[in-house]
Order: sequence, then C-alpha cells, then structure tokens
Amino acid sequence: MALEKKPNFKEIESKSNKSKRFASSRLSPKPNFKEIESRWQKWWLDKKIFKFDPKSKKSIFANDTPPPTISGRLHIGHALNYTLFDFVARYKRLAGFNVFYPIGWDDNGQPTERYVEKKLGIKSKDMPRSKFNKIVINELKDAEKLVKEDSVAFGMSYDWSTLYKTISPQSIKAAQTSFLDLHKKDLVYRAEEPMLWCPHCQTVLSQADVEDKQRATKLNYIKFKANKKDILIATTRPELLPACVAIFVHPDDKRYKKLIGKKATVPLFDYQIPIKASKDIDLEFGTGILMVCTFGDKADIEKWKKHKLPLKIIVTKEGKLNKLAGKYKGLTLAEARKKILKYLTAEKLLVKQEPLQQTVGVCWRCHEAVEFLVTKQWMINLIDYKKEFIKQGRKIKWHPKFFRARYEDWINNLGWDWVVSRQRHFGVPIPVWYCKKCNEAVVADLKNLPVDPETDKPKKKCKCGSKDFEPEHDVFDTWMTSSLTPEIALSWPDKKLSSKFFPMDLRSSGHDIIRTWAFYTIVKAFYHFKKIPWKHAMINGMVLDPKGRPMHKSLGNVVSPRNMIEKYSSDAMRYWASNVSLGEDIPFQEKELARGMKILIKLWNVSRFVELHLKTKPKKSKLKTIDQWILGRLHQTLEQYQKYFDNYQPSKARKEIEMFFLHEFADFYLEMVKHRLYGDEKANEVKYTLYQCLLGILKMWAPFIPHITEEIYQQTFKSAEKDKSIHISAFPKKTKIDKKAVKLGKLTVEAVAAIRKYKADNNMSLGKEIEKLTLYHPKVSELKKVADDIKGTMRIKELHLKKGKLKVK
RNA sequence: GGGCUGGUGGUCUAGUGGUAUGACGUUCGCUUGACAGGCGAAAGGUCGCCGGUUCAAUUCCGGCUCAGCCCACCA
Repeated sequence: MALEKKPNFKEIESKSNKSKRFASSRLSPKPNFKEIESRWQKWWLDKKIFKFDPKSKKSIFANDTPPPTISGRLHIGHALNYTLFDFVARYKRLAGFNVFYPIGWDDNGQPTERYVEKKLGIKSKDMPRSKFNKIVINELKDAEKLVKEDSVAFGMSYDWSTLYKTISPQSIKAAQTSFLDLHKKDLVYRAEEPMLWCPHCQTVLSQADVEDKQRATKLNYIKFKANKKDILIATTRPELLPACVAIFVHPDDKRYKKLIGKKATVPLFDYQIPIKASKDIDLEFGTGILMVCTFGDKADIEKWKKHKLPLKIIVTKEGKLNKLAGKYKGLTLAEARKKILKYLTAEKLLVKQEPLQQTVGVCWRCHEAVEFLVTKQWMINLIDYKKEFIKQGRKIKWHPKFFRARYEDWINNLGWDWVVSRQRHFGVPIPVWYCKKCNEAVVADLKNLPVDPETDKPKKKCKCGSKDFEPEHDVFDTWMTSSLTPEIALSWPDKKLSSKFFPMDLRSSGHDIIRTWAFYTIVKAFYHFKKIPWKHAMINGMVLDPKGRPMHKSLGNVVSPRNMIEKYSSDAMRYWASNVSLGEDIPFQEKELARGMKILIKLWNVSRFVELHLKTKPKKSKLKTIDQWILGRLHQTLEQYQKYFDNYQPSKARKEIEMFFLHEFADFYLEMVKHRLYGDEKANEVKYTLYQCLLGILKMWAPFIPHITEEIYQQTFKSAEKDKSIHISAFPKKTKIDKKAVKLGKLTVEAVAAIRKYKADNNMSLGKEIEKLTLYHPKVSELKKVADDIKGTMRIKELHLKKGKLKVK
C-alpha cells in the first residue's frame, strides 16, 4: 500500500490554510478519556455553563433534585438515579428550556450526625444544639467535597450556585415556618399515646420509618392458671409477661367459653388478669388464646384502647425492663426473654416451643426491632386528608405509571398521623416553649425564625401571664425538612414561590422513598399552598448485584462507581445507566460499561473520519438520494428520540440514537459515500451531509455521554457553530423529510447488505473489486436510481440489475 | 391475604393483533485509504402454562404458575 496507515496530522495541519479551517485542532488517534473528562468537568464548573439564567425568555424546566446525604462517597445506586435525571436535564436544555437544576446536601440526618461524631470524637448531646449544628456545617466541608467530587465525576450538570443544605439557617427557617403554618391551620397537635419507638436510637418513629424484617422465632406455650385449672397460652414474647393486662378467647370457642369473665393468673409474676372475648381471635393459632400486653404489637394497642384495659409499662426508653418486672429489672428485652424462659422451664410452666417465622418492624436507620412506648409527641394530621392526598397524587404524572398505585396503597394503609418530633439532639429544633406555670405550648413568631428554643426565649408572655418557660428539647423528623426541598431550593419562605417554578416540573427518586420523600412532599405542598409540588415524578429502580441480590457491604458485592469510572470512564458509566428501563430494578452488568467504551471509541473514530474530510464548514448544495436518505433518517430519529425523552424514557431515546448512529450512519452511509469522497475532491454535498449528521448525532448523544461529545464538538464544530458548549446548544431544527429518498435509501441498504453477504460467503474481502455482478431485486426500477452508489460502495465494475427475488450472482 | 411488576434465542433485553429487536457470548470469513477495544456474515427462540375472543395472539381477555417488590397479618 502506498498510503500510510496513520495520517501525519502535523504535516496535514501545516499544509492546510489555518485561517480557512473551521476546526482549530484535530482529534487524536486515541482518546484519553480520563484527561478529556476531567478537563471538561473543570471547564463546565469554571465557565458556569449550567448556571440558571433568570433573565432568559425560554420557558423554565425546574428540577427538584434529591439532595444526597453527606456521610461518605456516593454509591452505584446514586450513579444510576442521578445520571437518569441528568439525562433529562441535559435533554431539556438542548430542547430549548431554561433548566433550573439546583442541588443540595442533606446533612441534617443521623448519618451525618454519626459521621461528624465519629470523625471528631464528640457527642452531639454534650453541647448546645446550635453549637453542634455549626460544627456540622464546618466539619462537613471535607465530606461535602467528596460528594461534590463524585457528582462532578458522574458528569452531573447541576447549577452549583444554588447549593442548599438541609441544616442551614435557611432550611431550619423553612421547616419551622412549615410547622408554624400547620400549627396556624390546626393541622398539628400534641398527643400522648403508644407509638413506635426505637430503643437503639432512643426516639419515636413514624410508620414510614419502620421496615419489615423476617426472622425466625419461637412460639412458647406457657401455663397460666384459670379457674384452678391450667390453660396454655402461646406467645412469642414471654418477656412481656409482667406487662400482661388481659387474655382473649373467641366467644364461640367451646374450650374456653366457660372462662369468659373469669380471671387468670400470670405465671412467675402471680397477678390476676381478666379473661375476655373477642371475635377476631383465631381459633387455630397457638392454643386459641391471645395474651394482651402493653405493648407487644399493634393488636395489643387496639385491644387496650377498645377494652379500656389498664396500662402496665415495663419497658424503658432504652429498651430495658423497669421495676414492674421485679427481679428482671435492668435487663434488656432479649436478656429478659432468655431468663424468663429459663425460669418457666425450671418451674415446668413452659410446655413446648414451636419454631415460627415472624415479621417484625425494624428501625430504617439502625435496623433494630422497634417497640411500642407511650410518649408525648408532636403529630401532623394525615388521616383526615387521605382522600386529598390521593387526589393530589392523581394530578401528578408518574413515570412509570404503576408507581402511583404504590403511592395510593401507602396512603390507604396509613394507620397513624405523622409523628414529627424526634428525641434526638441534632436536627432542626421544634420552635416551641412550654409555660412552666400552666403548661401551655407557646410557638415562636414567624418573624423570629429560625429559633432554637434551648438558646432563644419567646418574645412574649404566656396567656396566663407567666414568663417562665421550659424549651422544647426535641427536633423534627428529617423528613420535616426534606419534604420541603422544592420550596427550599426556591428560597422559600424568604422569597415567594413563583408559579413559573412551582409546581416544579420534575422530581426523580428511587421507589423506596415514595412513602416518605414523595408522600411528605406532596402533603406539604398541599397543606401550605394547595398545590402539587411537581408535575412529573420519575421513579427508578434499585441497582442489584449481577445475581439479582441487593448490594450490601456484608455480602461483599458492592460496586463502587469510582472504580468503574477509573476502569472505563464516566461516559461509559452513564452509558450503563442509560440502559436501564425506568422503574425496573437492575442487576449490575459490567459488560454494559465495556459496551459503552466501544460506543465512545466508535463515536470518536467516526468523528475523526468525518473531520478528515472537512476543511471548512460545507455549504448546502444539491444532494443525492443517499444524502437525503440519511438526513431524513436523522430527523426521523430525532423526532422519535424527543418523543421518548418527553415521555421520560431516556433508555428508549438512547436506543433510538444508538441504532441510527451505528447501523445506519456508520455501517452504511459512511461506507456508501467513501467512493464519492475519494473520487471527487469536492464532493460538497457529501461533506455537507456528514457535517449535519455528525453534529445532530453528537447532540443526541450529548445528554448521555457529555464529555466525549463536548470534546468532539469543541475540536471539530466549535469554530463554525456559535454555541459555547454543545450542552447549551439546540437540536437541529425540523426540516422536511424526503420520504421517497428515505424509502429508496432503505432499498439501497438492503442491496448492499445482500452483496456483502455474497462477498462473505465467497470468502472475499469487502474491498475486493468485482468485475461483473448481477443483482436480482423485486424493485429493480427503483434501485437503478442508486446503481452508482451500490457499485461504488461494493467496488463493482459492471452491475446488472434484474427483476426478481433478492439474489446475487 | 391485598396490590404492583416481570417471565421473549446460552445470558441480558426491545417490541408488536399477522411466528420477533438489539447487545454479549458462539461459529465462519475479512486490513472497506475512521476504527483489531475493528469490519462483514452465520447459527440459535413452539415469546412461562392452560383456556377464551379473532381469519390470525407472543401481543387482547380470564385462570394458573414461578420470581421480585410494596402493604397488611404476624398470639
């Protein structure tokens, strides 16, 4: 071969007239992804490419971005979730929207508290709350850096100037304003009732904070005395014997009918309890007798309320037994269970044990079993407005749709109002004081927010005239703040919410927090503004390991996004994320990243090829059918791509562009025009088409793989296109599609493919010249119009076209 | 027990009222003057099971089954 394998770029560059060239430099033979990615990430930040422009006349697309918790590196689930909505944000910019894309740090929760305590070796409870809050904000700078670093490495296009923090004075003010507004609207109240309690975290929990956990336990058959006879009672919680307040049997149960109304004696503790009847007792379970303790579970609470039973509290806030448990005082529940069972066995009161699969409620933070304790808490009314929340949910478009059902299921099954106070130290203080004289709760004034009742004092007297107050020590549930992310991002309450921004357009989150983040956000927007918080909710699935199991440190199957970026590239990781069907849980497949790499390299090489033939921006000239075919297909692809994106299906949009790029543009069009490019120095119509197609292709790829597309754009198109960055440019304008050319192009593809197969079947190289070839095709008269293209592409000197079934001879 | 998803070539997936998309893997061939992390081609599926509607079902309807998730129950 006379030609060099690799072109000498330096020589070519020096030969060409630089002033005429539209590209300032050429693409190198091999891209250095790491270098390219970090360079553009830095450039986007430095040049504030994604800064929101309030003066723009474009219509606004507002995102309610999930603020990551600040407690370490982001995991692969973040990478999936975050890049999914970044695709949408980047798409919307190219589609002509003024994208409001804020970001926040969620740093008012327990993960952050633990992180800071551990790091500094301090305890939140040892100091005034405001001091600890300040320490958190200060100390978190390093931790935030990690999360920001990861976000930037993922290629997120946030507007960093909007950054908010959920423990900042502004967020505290927002949460407290929310509370005061609800207070004014009579939607909050204080109640003393049995509620879910986490003995480990030592705080009350809401229904949403409790998760189910399967565990194996034992059903213990224990002898009670009734009417001087032994009766057997089956229980999983013998440690609650000292809290027993009644036993229940079914009114029609022949075995126990006589006992109803009589008394039974609790073993070991030797006190009497009434025997009552209730129709909901299952005759089959255990011995058909139910023991009610205060409180073992929800059923106990129901019976206790309905039958006005006495209260025997034996469990302390630490999860230990108190003096009512006699000699078991001070033991944890688990210790007490062991000991009591031992004594029961010794006394021959434990008749038998059966294994039982049991589901228990556990705290979502620490995964320890929860208990029921009577405490006094602030509550937000939810139960009275369930119907409204369902109505609001129906005004929101859920993607995919079926997650609305999950939202509604949750509301329909809600049994309790929202407990918003937490017995924690770190967090947003509840802006309330209690009058020491009359016990009246005095709430702060809006104008004084944010306040910390532990350090601030009420600015007015109590109704009773007293000035002596006890501060509220509790803080809010973190969701009290998180449920206000759209409002906080829009600087509420300092600024009014403009209808241009609120409701926001999009919230994106995992399906695991529909019952919390999504639900509470809808509640707040409704209570405060009678509005929905966003028009669309994009719900994505969880990342599982390749075998379909959840990723857990304990299973050793956690995939780190940083390692993946290191091994492949950020764009390759985003490519992986773009594969996922919205809402589906996805097993992690590393080969998808490898596939991503291939696509990136392909795009690079295609761009190199195109660029080799472009010296200046080509002007439009008379196009051949094949050119009109590919341009038509480009616009058809764009149309379909936009349809998918507008319907929040980025993975489908990506498939659309990928198929067009690989299997039409690269596989066929490029091969079909080589003979024209090398045959005719000018071939202006080809160059024009290549330019338009590649630019359009790059723009369609841009939301998915922003780094490589920016690099190619900057090197190849920037000097001729006016847009500063490909990511703030616009998709090609709609043009008329030549449908006849599109059809004919498809026939040409068919013909070329048939001849390729012919060459492959005959062990010929594709480049081999063929003297004479006959192609049979049903639409031979059409094909005659593109005979030159077929000949040129397949290197045929003499091509005969004959009517007939597709065949090559 | 209620609800929601999904069951498509070896693996993972798209999609549709007329026997099916792509990727990975497998096999074969090949320097198409962009690309060997490449190019071209081939083999491979009774679209979970049963019944119904229809000229026609993988696609619609009903039932079942398996898997996953959410919720309730959980003495």
